[in-house]
Amino acid sequence: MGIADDAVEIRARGWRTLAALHGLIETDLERALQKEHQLSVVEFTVLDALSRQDGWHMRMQQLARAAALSSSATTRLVTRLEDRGLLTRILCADDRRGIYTELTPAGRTLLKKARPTHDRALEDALTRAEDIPEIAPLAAALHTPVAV
Amino acid sequence: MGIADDAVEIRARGWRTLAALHGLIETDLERALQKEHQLSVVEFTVLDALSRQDGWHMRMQQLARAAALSSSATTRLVTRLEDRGLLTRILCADDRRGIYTELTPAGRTLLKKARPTHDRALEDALTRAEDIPEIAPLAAALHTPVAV
DNA sequence: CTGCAGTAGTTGCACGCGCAACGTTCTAGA
DNA sequence: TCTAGAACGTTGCGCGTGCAACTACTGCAG
Repeated sequence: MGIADDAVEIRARGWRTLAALHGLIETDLERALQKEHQLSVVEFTVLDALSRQDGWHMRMQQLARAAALSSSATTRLVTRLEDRGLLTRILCADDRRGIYTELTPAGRTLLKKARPTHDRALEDALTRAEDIPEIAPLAAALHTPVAV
Repeated sequence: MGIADDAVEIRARGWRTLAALHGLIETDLERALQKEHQLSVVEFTVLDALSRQDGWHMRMQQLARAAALSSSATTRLVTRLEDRGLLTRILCADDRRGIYTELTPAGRTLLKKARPTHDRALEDALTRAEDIPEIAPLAAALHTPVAV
């Protein structure tokens, strides 16, 4: 039974490492993006996801999955960004239940300005993480991924 | 400049992968622990961290770091668990600013019952994650870590 | 064409979170 | 000794989140 127990313990340890690194990075990104562009991490994630679908719209559900959010949270998030003029809702004609979202020029502009902030903060966070023994290996793997 | 840009993009992709996997696992754990033991993931994390310090107390700050939480959130989390009788606050004599926390027998019992739920949910989540192309490699790495 | 299960998105609600301000206690310098 | 500054934990506050219930629409079975 030792082997099975080991596997369980290895997974648990891996999960703790993952969670720790995630928390560290998210906190840093949050502070940097909030301070310089009044954006939260999820907000940036959504804008970024939309920009990477360039030319194509995204439905609320896809957005929800991309941001790892519930649909209700997604609704309010989109509303928030729409109120700031960063994206627009577009009713889709063929399926009148569905709603597309699309970046506005203002959204594109803000994203363009925010991306350097994001990248720098990410870099810094990873560097910082490499000084913490328990999460250093994973952080290093993110810097130069072996398989992605 | 292509090389630097690549590095940035690789990091960003790695972070998205990490965040996606983290979200997936956390959601699953949350549901399982909540349903079967009325515990949130952070609550479990705290109990688990305390149990792994067996025999030793933990200060609020250490707890905060272990759970990737702010100190205010930690205060309320500990209060919540204390009200449920799962742990106790202990004033420490040598530094009267500090407060130790310790598992109660009830806390130990609950943790013992909750751990299998946690481990099973984690296993399931990882298995599920291996079917999602973009996060499969990382999920597989957690199953059998190369370097941890 | 009618009814009904399933899907998309929105809203009410309770709750946990981070930030900032605060009281208390320790520590170091004059 | 006394005082300024830092560290620890707590509390007020606003806000974003998930869940459950709801409306609107689709598509399939009869």
